[in-house]
Amino acid sequence: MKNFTSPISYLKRVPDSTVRRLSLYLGFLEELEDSGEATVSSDVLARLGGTTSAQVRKDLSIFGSFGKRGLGYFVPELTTRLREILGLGRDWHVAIVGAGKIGLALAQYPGFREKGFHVSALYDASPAKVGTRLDSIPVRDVHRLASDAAKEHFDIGVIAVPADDAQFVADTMVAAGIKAIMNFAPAQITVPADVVTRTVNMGLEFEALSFALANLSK
Amino acid sequence: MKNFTSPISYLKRVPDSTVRRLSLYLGFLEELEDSGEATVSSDVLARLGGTTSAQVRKDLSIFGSFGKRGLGYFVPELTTRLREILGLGRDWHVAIVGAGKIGLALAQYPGFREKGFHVSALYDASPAKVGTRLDSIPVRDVHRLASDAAKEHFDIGVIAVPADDAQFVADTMVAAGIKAIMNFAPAQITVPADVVTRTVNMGLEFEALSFALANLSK
DNA sequence: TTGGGCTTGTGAAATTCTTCACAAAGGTAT
DNA sequence: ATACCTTTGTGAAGAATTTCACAAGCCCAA
Repeated sequence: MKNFTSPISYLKRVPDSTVRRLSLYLGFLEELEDSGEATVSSDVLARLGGTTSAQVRKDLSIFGSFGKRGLGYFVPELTTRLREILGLGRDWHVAIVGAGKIGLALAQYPGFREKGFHVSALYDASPAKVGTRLDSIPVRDVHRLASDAAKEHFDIGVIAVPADDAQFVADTMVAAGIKAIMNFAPAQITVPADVVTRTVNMGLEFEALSFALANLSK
Repeated sequence: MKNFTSPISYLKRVPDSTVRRLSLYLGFLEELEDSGEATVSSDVLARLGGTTSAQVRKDLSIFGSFGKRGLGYFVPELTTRLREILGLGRDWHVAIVGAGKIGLALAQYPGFREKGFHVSALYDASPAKVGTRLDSIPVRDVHRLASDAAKEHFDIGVIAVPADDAQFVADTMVAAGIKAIMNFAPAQITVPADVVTRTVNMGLEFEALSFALANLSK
């Protein structure tokens, strides 16, 4: 169940690149707020984010007009707006499957919780890990995921298992009613259309860097 | 038409999205090769990668024509070609700065080495970590990076430190002559134009997922 | 050797995303 | 109140990327 203070709806399709930039802008705005800046111009945000002021304004214009001509944007107001737009006005309950290095790193990363992503459960298939605890988060058997999900709601599932197990975990999450999956396994996963997924594949990133490096001089 | 052996040079600009897809295709080709498939069509690659056959053919056509009409692509040949294109025909020497969770996870990930990314050195600023070893890789003081780089060449630098230290580490890497940087810190870094960087920001990915989740029903 | 079934490679069209450029509007100083 | 400086919001133009659609090429069978 969603409980937004102000329900936002947009006419236009939102490019993924815009969402990523909004997320960046939000980071800068939080820094600016901490340092007591009252307003910020699209030009300053652009410089910080390595883009252009026109791009910043276009990005924001999809969602409304938040600035004052001649002045810029009020930092606290725009911060709030971006948090709303990105759905960060609330806590998300996250279930991580895979108590390996990535899973544990994520569960322990303080910035993750600060952003409202609350790791409520950690799952693994290995009997050696099941039953242990990590910072008060118990590691449970992955086969319990579906039954647990019936009792406590999970908004986001994180796949942090080897490639071969990724699709099985995805299927389990879908069966458990999870509608958003973050996949850290180096594998494509298939899910129904009403489930959103994002795959972060570090290998891919390194290969892209390799390509760039191999072609630097050309 | 076009038929070149190494060294490869292209007339067209290569979209980043194309590079990422080529990397994906390569993964599928390696699986197909293992399972003994002799040929593969653009349609099959498209299905595996969640794209269209026209997209697959366009992606490849930037670099040449590798297929046979009516037949498809020879799996071993295309695999080799993609490895060449992505610069994976050789080992890259990687220096990781930051012996925290991400740095260590990367240094220990077997798939990383298998792809030709050889972690030759690990650096950290913490006296408690400097001098320890990780799977035979010694953790050295980050201040030694520049002088080490003069002796042993590093192709890729990995930034795996907190956001506040990211720019300092980037500057150190640039001073050490490193031309490609993979940044895992949640911060923008600035480098000279002849240095390529990629930033992997997990927080950004989760916020994009949050946005998608918050807007699922709209 | 011919015909039929497949699949590539690629111009051209369509779509998506970014940049330009400027009217409109807010602020300040005089 | 006016002049001037600044910065937004946004149509329109431009650039980049994806999709369409089909001729050309390859294989196999008869």
